Order: sequence, then structure tokens, then C-alpha cells
Amino acid sequence: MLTRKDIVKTYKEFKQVDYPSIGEDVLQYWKDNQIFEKSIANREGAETFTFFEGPPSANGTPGIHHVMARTLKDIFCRYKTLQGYQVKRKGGWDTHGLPVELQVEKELGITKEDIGKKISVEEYNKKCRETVMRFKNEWDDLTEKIGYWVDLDDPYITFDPKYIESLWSLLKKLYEKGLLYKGYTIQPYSPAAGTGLSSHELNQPGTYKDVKDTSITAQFKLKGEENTYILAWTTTPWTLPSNSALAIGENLDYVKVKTFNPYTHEPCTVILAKARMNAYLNPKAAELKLEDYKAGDKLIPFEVVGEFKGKEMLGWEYEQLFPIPGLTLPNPAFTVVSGDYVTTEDGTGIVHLAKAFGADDFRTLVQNDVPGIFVKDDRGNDLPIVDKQGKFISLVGEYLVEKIAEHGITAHKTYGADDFFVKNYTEDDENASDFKNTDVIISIILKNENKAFKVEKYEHSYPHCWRTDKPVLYYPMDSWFIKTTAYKDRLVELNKTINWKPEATGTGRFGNWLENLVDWNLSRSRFWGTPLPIWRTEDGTEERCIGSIAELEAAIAESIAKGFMEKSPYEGKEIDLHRPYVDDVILVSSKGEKMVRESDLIDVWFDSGAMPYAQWHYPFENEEIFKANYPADYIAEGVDQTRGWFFTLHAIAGMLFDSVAFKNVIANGLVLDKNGNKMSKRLGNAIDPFKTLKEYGPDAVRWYMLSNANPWDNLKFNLDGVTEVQRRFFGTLQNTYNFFALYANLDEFVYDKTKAIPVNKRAELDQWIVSKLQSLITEVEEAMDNYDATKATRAIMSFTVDQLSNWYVRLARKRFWRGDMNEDKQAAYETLYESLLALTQLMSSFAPFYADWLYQNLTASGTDAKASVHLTDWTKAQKDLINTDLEESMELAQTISSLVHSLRKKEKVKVRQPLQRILIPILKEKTKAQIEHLAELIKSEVNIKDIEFIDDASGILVKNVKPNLPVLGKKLGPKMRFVVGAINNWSQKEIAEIEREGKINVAVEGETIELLLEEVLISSQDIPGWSVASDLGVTVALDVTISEELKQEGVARDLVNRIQNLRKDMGLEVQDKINISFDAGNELVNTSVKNFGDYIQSETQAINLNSVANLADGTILDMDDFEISVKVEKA
RNA sequence: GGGCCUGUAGCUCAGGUGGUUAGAGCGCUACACUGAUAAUGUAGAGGUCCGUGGUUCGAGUCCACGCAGGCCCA
Repeated sequence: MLTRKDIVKTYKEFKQVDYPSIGEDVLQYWKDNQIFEKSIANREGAETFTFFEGPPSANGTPGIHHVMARTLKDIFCRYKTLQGYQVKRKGGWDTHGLPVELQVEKELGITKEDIGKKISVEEYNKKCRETVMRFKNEWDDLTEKIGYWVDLDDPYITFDPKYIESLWSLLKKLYEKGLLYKGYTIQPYSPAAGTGLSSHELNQPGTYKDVKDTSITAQFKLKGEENTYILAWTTTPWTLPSNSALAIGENLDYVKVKTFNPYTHEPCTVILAKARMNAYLNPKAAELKLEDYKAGDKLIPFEVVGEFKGKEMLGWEYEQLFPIPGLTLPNPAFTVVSGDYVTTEDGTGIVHLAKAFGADDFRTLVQNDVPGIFVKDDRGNDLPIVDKQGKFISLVGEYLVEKIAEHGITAHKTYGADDFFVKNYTEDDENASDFKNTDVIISIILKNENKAFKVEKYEHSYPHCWRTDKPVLYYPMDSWFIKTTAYKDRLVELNKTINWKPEATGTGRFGNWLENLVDWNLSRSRFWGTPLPIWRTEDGTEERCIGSIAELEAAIAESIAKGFMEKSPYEGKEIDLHRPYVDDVILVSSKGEKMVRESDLIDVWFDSGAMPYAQWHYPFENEEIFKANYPADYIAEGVDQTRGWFFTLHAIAGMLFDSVAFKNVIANGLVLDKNGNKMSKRLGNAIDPFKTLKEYGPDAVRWYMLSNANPWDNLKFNLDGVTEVQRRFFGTLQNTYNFFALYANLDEFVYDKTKAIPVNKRAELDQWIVSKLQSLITEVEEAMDNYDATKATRAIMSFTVDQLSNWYVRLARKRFWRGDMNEDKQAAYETLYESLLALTQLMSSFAPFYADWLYQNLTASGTDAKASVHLTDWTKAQKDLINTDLEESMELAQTISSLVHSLRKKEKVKVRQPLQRILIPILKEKTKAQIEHLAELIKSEVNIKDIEFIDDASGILVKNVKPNLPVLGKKLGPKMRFVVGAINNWSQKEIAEIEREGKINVAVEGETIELLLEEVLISSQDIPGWSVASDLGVTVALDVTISEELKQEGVARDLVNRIQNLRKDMGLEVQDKINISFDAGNELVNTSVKNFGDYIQSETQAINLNSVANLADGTILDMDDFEISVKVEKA
């Protein structure tokens, strides 16, 4: 006879599963067999599915959030590959940018100022190049270990000369379209140091200091109205001569108030925000009369004479505050505009705008086409009226000098026209006894001229230059821009065709960003990055944009011929388009003048946004590949990239190719620690991805991340959750496989597709799980086509745990272990096998290692198996195998079984004790048919003999009625509650009437309302005299009478159970036969054995079942109510 | 300060188009089952659906205003 040891094991059996090892083994298998490469090569000639890799920077180590991001990228590429697409995925590295530079500077202990002095640009850039790829190996390692399939051997690298050449060609295209221009932007500027400051420099600790400045609430005289002024407050009075508009909040409330100027005592009408009145008008004066005011009174009376919303003020015109000759402006200057940043927290609720000295000001004025106060230089360029030393230009200075004389202002010295610094006064000045700074002088002038409503010292926080400690000015700085605003409408339109996950990021965060688009500031004053390929003559009259290496080389040759350059900086070495080499190139203008490169680098975001083109060195090479892989079908990055990579991809594609760059995008959220805090190395709550993978294996980590929450929500990463996924999902699936393998090996079952029993010839239960499986495939496919991985993983999990394991296998168990191979048994094996196999494919995108491992365990002996589940073709759902009616029936069966279990529990009758019958009230014929269909299954599951139905005809049904609210609500509206009350009070009589007549009249509030049968819901939840339970509209009553015969059968089942336990204790194998002897002293057992002996023998595989008087050496079995001695021997 | 996201049981999350008593898993408690057994079933405890107003016969769901946390931008 065959024992377990002798059996050839077709399907490997596992006592324990080591998930991390599966990860490692499968990874090695993939490498050895080039599975990734084959998964692409296999699809040669097929339709392409394009994925773009957003390049990470390898100058830091990867974190657990990169596992999230990379998993999300991976799954859809794998899924689409199965679906038959060819999915090329080129890896990439982002190598330029400020973080790299700062890291290098920190390591070298230098600052930006030292570059070119203590260290050459050449050496500095060399250091950056080394640093930026420092952790590439860690990144590659993680990428492999989490199973992110991407081409790491041939990635694009943004510092590569070919990559930069592509960028240059794109920039030249923009330039030729007139979309690249030199302008200015308002940036923090240190007049003391003579340099602009980056926002990073401004965020250094200690740069913001509390300082006391003179603040002025100025009066802007409204045109066309007597003595009426708009009040606006500023802490930088020196910007007032540059005022060219006032901003209000459209929805704020404003008032017009009659009062008197506190300095000149002249009557006036002022306009300010209603919420700011108390700050300017003393509430104590509210009762005073305007007529009673005498010049010099402390309390100044006032009277509100008008109230309106801010939007009513739009377009109002006022007189220029400082009508300096030469600084006049045409309409719409000096008008009221809208500013979304205006609040009533301080000031007057009206903000003074000076185009040159505030970023908000600048933006608002540009959007409203309002000019700013500037003077022209020799070449006709705009210059602000404060120069780069932080001093008013003499035109303004002369005006102020005149005013000082006119108003008889005395100060520590006699001011000349070039003495009016606005922030950085000299030490000598500041220490003088009667020192009056420019702000003070301006305020005196305004006070005297009836143009200041309030002047006071104001303490606030103001940024200072971290090097000179002097206050910073916001100042227009030269910059190169891409004119994205010219394409705003098109970009907005194109965005509407993109499928954003979540949708709100596309319409909200990204959509709003596009709606409020400003020109893209490309300039960066740094060293390590893509140089701007624009050369200019000294006077700026001629410009040239270089678009390729060939063009550059030709231009260099020309320059050498002209004698501007001695030799090419690339002579004898490889071409490198970085600084400093490119700075050494001097070009020749059309007039034969020298042209030097504009010194700026470009924003690194242009680097990454250009990757669709530059990764293929387009347009210089690979035109075919580029065209087949553009635009991307899918991209994914963190939501923080919305205004970064997502935007730059979109902008370049829209402006140069009139196309979207990507059709579908997932913007994923952050990975937080389990308490919802940001992970940081400093706080020690960061999860080490390598350690996590080592401990849990890649599949459970991936699955957890995808199934726990939608990727676009923040994930609170909790290792307990990974454990749970491992236990609940992978554990259950593995158990199911083990169960299959155990019995399949015993029965030497080998799956053969060609000989499989047709589904319609299989058992009802088989047909059911097959149907469920087809539904699952449909569901997963729909979810994945909609880029919803969470839905897909949850559906797979629910099928595996609830349907396949806890229902199908549990109910079908006996078919696997009972008797020899027959058609029914074969069908069970085939059904379970097919389900497992289908699962390996369904889950392979999410859990690529485990799925492949399981696939190979299942198909090891198969003939048509692929080398990997990742090389298979997607198995479409067979719609004809979906049997909705059967699925509904099974749901009923599951509900009924659960109800019977619950009743048994209530009545304290264990499942091993058979019971005679259950009663089910039936109101619909269909329900009855559906239950009858699966009657056998229900009966065996809950161990009862019969299912009986009672219908109306029985006359004993007690019915319940409920209003059908959605239907009634529409019909009745406010009368609902009376009708509902009436229905809830109905007796059987009314229910019978509406069922019989199809309608009934209800009297409510003196009115008669006719109700139709379909407006109420009738159910049956009670059978008089029975113990009943109901759920989901099904009611079950259980007959708990235990007859003599049922009792005997119960004993027989108990005996089987005890003997099975004995077998197990003895260590017998499943197929071992036994002999049983039992003590003849118990009459109940004797009759039970007499009537159910065959059953006991077949269940326990007993050859003999002998009654023995006074069995001496037996085991005493506890049968709950009595004990009996039994002896089991291996036959 | 602005835009956007999130807030439902101790924890993690579901809850088309409003509908009477808000669900699942984990965890906890009790019981049962025992040839998948480090598995499984049943039951129980556990909720101000972030708050306040509003719309409605009826709001976890719609609207407004707040609060808390987060991201991005000033």
C-alpha cells in the first residue's frame, strides 16, 4: 500500500512559508531567466503602453515612501503587460539642483561666495557630479528588492551632455516661438551685499527680526468727490512714491465715514474696511456730533455715511499720492483692483501696491494690466525708482529736497538729491541725534499735505540678509522667463483631458494653478545645472540661442576665426555643456561684436519636465521610439509634485507639442508614521525600507500599502498592518494552496486543461465559485483600468478569504478526502486549481514575487506553463460562466446557514447533533426556487434533514410592513411623517388588504391618501411558537425537537469525532485504515452503532467496528453526557 | 494669508444619486468547531459619523461657517 512518503509530489507542500526568502529566490530566478526583459521582448510589435519615470535624486538614501511610489508605478505597468501591451520603462536620475549644491557646500565647508574663489567652478561641479550619484547602489538595490521593474541598465541622466543637448533644442524651440524672454521678478535682495537671496537663504535661522518701522496710513484722494479719501496702510513708506494701484477684498465690507484729519483737523470723508473702524476711529467718539468738533480735540467725532462690498469699489480712480514730475502714468494706473490676499487683520483692509517692491503687488498689477512707476535707462529698460544700493534715484531725491524746504523740515544734516537711502542708512546717520530717515521725512510731508491719516511706529518681523544683517528689500531682479501665460488657455483645456487620481488634484490644486498661471521663471544663479544657452552682446541689442552641440561647435569655430577665442574649450576632451566650459565660449554677433553667455542656469524642473524628449535624445536620435512612446499613458508621483514635475511636463508638452504629456496620473499622498506624524530621521520614527523588506518580504509590504488606503490619501504606515495582511490574506491563500496540494498529491491529481470537466457538468458549488471568479476578474479589470489599485486588491482579498477559503473549501472539503478519484472529485480539484491559478495572475501585479512562486508551484508539472506568471496573457472573464442567479442563491444559503448557526447557539444545540427541519417563510416564488436549488448544501452545512417552506396559504405567517421611503418621499413630501406613522400602526388586516387590493386608503390630517402596494415593503419576521432569526430579508425557524433517531445519529457523529481525534493523536496518516472496538455497556451507543455503523466506519476508515463486553484496555472517551471506552488500532 | 486633501468603533478603513436601527477587518470578551488546526464559526461589548448653523417630511451624505491634522504656494 502506498504511504505518503512514496507519493510523487506534483505540488510542493509547505509547513511554513518564509516570505522574505520567496522574495529573494524569485528575484534571483527573474535575473537568471531575464524575465523582465522577456516580458518586454515578448510584446515586440504589440501596442505600446507608455510609462514615464519621474527621476529621483540619488544624493540621499531612499525611504519607505519610495517603496510606496515605486510600487504604484510598477503595478500598472505589469498589469498592462499582461493585457498584451509592450511597456518600456526607462529609469532616470535627477542630478542637478540646489540640494546637491548645498550638500557639497556643507561637506566642503564653503558658501556660494567661495565658488570661483576658494574653489574653481570646475572642481566644484566635479564634486557635485560625484555626490549626486552617491547612493545609486542603494536605490538600485531597493528598486530590485521591491520588485519595481524598470530599466536600470540604461537610465537617462540629466547631467549627460546628450540629455542637456535635448534640453537646449527645446529651449531654442521656445526661443524661436518668442516664448523665452528676459524680464524681471520681485525677489529678496540685499542692497548691502548687492545680491539677490534665495528663499532658502531667507529661511536661515535668525534672518527674521523684530524691528520698529514708521508705518503710515495714507489718504488717497478719490477723483470726482470732495475731500474723500481711500485709506491704505504700509510699513514701508518709501514704497509710496511707487504706488500705482490699491487692492481691496471683493467680499469684504467697507464703509464711508465722515470725520476730521487728526493732523490738519480738516473735515474729510474716508473709506476703509468696516472691520477696521475701531483701529482708526475711537469708539468713544461715536456719540459725538461732527458739528461740535473743534480743531485739536482729543476725541474726533465720526459718522458712517455709506456701506458697500469691496467689489463695488473696483475701478474707482484716485489721484497720485506723489505727483513727481516725470513719474506720471496713464489710466488704469491709480485705480482700485481686487487682491485675494487682502484681509482685515491689520491696516485698513485696503492695500497699497508698488509694482517694483512686492511679489503680490507685481502679480496683481500684471494681471490687471496696470503699469508701475519706473524710469527708463539708456536702452529703454524699466528701472525702479530705488536703485541697487537701496537709494532713491535723484529724480525722486530732488522732489524730496524741495518738499523738505517747502515744509521747513530739519534733520541731522542737509539732504542732497542722492542721500535718500530707503533701508540701509549708514551707521553715522543712524547714530546722529536728529536723524530723520526717509520714511520719517515722507511721513512729515504727507502729514503736512493732508495726505496722512495716521502715522505710528510699528513693530513687526522683517527679513534681514544673513550675511550683512541689514534689512532685505523686495526688488525686481533680472530673470529669464518662459511665457507660459501665452498658452494658459490651451494648457487649461489640455488638462481637462487628463484622468487625474484623485480627480480633485487635477481640477483643484493643478487646475487652479493653471488658472492663475504666471510666467515660468527659469533663471537660477547657481553653478551645477543646465546652462541657459543664450548669448548676448554687451549692449543687449543682439541675442542668440544655441540649440545643439553642432551649432555650438560651429559658432566656436567662427569665433576662433574671428579671434575672439584662442581655441575651443573642448579641444582634446569630451564635450561638457556645464559651467565653466560653456562660459568660456564667446560668440560673434552679426555686427562682429562679442557675445557672452547669460550667466544663469535653468530651473532643474525644466530638466525633469523635458524627460519625455531628452531621455531618448530626441530630436537628435530615436525619433521612432519617441513617437511610439509619447505621450505617456500613465505616470505617478507624490502630490507635492503637482506644481513641480506634473506642471513642467504639462507646460513643455502643451507649448511645444500641443499635446498632453500624460493621459493618466496618480498623485499619491505621503507616508506618515503610525501616529500620523511625518517620518524623519531626527525624530527616529522613520521606517527603514530595507529592514522592513528583510523582515516581511516585499509582497506583504506592497499589498499592505495598496490595500490599506487609497494611494492618494496619506498612509499611516503601521507594521502591524503588514503583519495582518500577511496573516489574513497571504496566510489564508497559502493554507488554501496547502490544502489543495496535500490532497492532490495523495490522489495524484495533475491538472490537464484539455481533460477538464466542463463547468456546466460540475457541482453547483463549483459553478458558483467559478461564477464568483469571473465576477472578480471583471471587477479587478474595471478597477485597474480606472487606476484604482485599492479597489482591486480589496476585491481579490475578499474573494480569497471569504469566498474561496471560508466557503468553497470549507463546504467542499469532504469531496477532497472522501473515496477514490471520481468525476465529482476531479471537478472539485479542477475548480480549486483553476481558482488558485487565476488568483496568481490577478494578484501578480501587486504581489509579483509570491504570485510567481505560487504560479510555479501550481504549474510545475504542467505542459503549457510559462516560465513566469508575468509572461502570461491576461485571462479575460468568461461572461457566460457568470450565473447571477446562482450567486444570489448562494448568498441566501450563506445567510440561512449563518441564521441556523445562530439559532443553534441560542438553543444550545451543537452542530454535530442533527435536527429535523427548518422553516422558511416565503413571500416570493423566486426566493423559494433559489433556496431549493441549494437545499442539499444548506442541509449538510447546518446538519438538518429538511427545509420546509411556508407561504401565504399556510395562514400562519405574521407579516411586517415598512414604508418604502424613497418612493413615498417623492409622492408625499411634508405629509410623510403622518403616513409613516399610520403604516407603522397597521395590523395584519391592513397588510392583507393592500396585498389583496393592491392599494389602500389612509386618512391623515383630515385627508384621504391612496397608497399602492409598491409603496410599502412587506416581509415576514415571525412564526408563532417558533424560535426564529432573520437577516437581510430572510427569516428562518428551527425545529429543535430531537427524536430518538436523531439522538442516535448525534451520538454516531460524536463517536466519529472522538475517533478521528484518537487517530490524529496516534499519528495516523489520512489514508491509514483502522479497527475499532468499543465497550458494549451503553445502550445508546449500541443502538447508534447498530443503525449508523456503516457511517462510522466509512468516516473513520474503519475495517471493523466491534462491540466488546468489558473492554479493558480502551481509551475513555468523554461524550458530554456519558463516557465510553473505545480502542482504536491500525489495521 | 490662499488653494487643495483628510476627519465615521480602541486601531485601519467601507459607506452610488439624502431614506426608519451607520458597516467590515483587526483587537477585546464568551461560546462552539476540530482530517486546512499557529486555521475556522457564532455571539457580545464598543459610535456625539470633528463642531455649529442651515436646506429638507428626513442629513454620515447637500450648503455655509468654524475646529483639528496634512500637502503645496505666498
